[in-house]
Amino acid sequence: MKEFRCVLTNLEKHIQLTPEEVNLFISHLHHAKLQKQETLLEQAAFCDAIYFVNEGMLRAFSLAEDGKEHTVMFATSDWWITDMFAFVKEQKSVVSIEALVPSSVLRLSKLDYEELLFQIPKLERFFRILMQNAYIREQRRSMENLALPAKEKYEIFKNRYPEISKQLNQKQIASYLGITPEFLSMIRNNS
Amino acid sequence: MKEFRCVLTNLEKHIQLTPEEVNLFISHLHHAKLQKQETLLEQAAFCDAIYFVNEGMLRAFSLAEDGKEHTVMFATSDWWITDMFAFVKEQKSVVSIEALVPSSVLRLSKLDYEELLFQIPKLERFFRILMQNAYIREQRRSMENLALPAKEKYEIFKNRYPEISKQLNQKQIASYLGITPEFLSMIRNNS
DNA sequence: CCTATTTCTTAAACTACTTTATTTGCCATC
DNA sequence: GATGGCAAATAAAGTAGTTTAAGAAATAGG
Repeated sequence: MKEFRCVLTNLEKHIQLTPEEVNLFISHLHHAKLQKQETLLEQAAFCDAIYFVNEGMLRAFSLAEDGKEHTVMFATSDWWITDMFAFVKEQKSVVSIEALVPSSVLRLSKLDYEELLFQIPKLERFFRILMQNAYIREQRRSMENLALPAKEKYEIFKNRYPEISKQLNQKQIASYLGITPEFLSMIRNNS
Repeated sequence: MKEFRCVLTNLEKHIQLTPEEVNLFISHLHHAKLQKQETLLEQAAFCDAIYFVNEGMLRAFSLAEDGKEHTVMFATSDWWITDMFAFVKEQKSVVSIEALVPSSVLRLSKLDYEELLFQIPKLERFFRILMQNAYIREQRRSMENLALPAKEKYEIFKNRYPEISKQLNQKQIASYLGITPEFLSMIRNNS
């Protein structure tokens, strides 16, 4: 039961479930542990689940043809992560998701997800709010990418995700900001 | 009734409403016409509504301190538009929304939006899917911003929104791609 | 504790894109 | 048919960020 406490608190931020609904919900979750560097989802594979992070830290990134990695998102405890495009449209994933540190996640398959939405309509509200917040975050990121120079993007990132940024190395941060690790090094040492 | 046909078709893409629900829903919508260049939402004002575009074309953009405009999104017939951050969090808007051509929109106030979600729980599903698609779009845009040079971003934009891009001038497209109009001119004339 | 491997730093040459300025074309209107 | 005003084109000079390469520092593994 202990491994579900965190996800239930997460749900309770937005909706109230009855004890029966709670049981139904968690009966569809499958616990998985990941070692450092282990891959949860492989780029170009079908993505048939969404994951809740209990513990640890994950990174979603796409590997381009030129060999460059672009980090789409990081997820730490209490975050949901998947390749939303692939999950929703049942397409091949455009990202890989890997554990940056030993991690523990709860897996909710697409089938179970849809069944749960059907059986517990309140979950529509929950995921509506989740998607809404994700949209707001991504839109802000797009805007900042267009409007701001690298140094400011870096400062914002550090302030917005202090605990995450402390655990990341330079290459990982650079791949999120869209700059080279060399240039990030310059930014860091010039200020 | 004619002005509601388009939004009802939009709803029907994802949910089925009863005739009573349809009446309730449209009773909360307020029709508004906009002239070319007219502003629907002013940056730094509170944003207390979401808009469905019946006809025309709108643009959401933020004006930075250095005088530069950054276009967040365009919306044409059959799209929903607002400053989602300001709408959801009840904050001051970070964008202005203006009509690029004479336009007609349906306004749904935040209060009515929340009341409708309460009275017609099926709408949670509708907006969940709307937010989900918006999230997917923005995430893809973020990734492309990081990974691709200006020329490719331009080609993708033209292909993804052919009818929109044809109606825009160079400055408007450039402000969406995050480049200067001069550089876009170069891209266009070098190929 | 030593070595191997990865991560970070630094710097010089390079490129994509910006800035500034001038010119050209394009309609709208009197 | 001239005139004003805005959108687009062009080009030269400047800048933010990349590339490449080499060395220093940190970390991990045996």
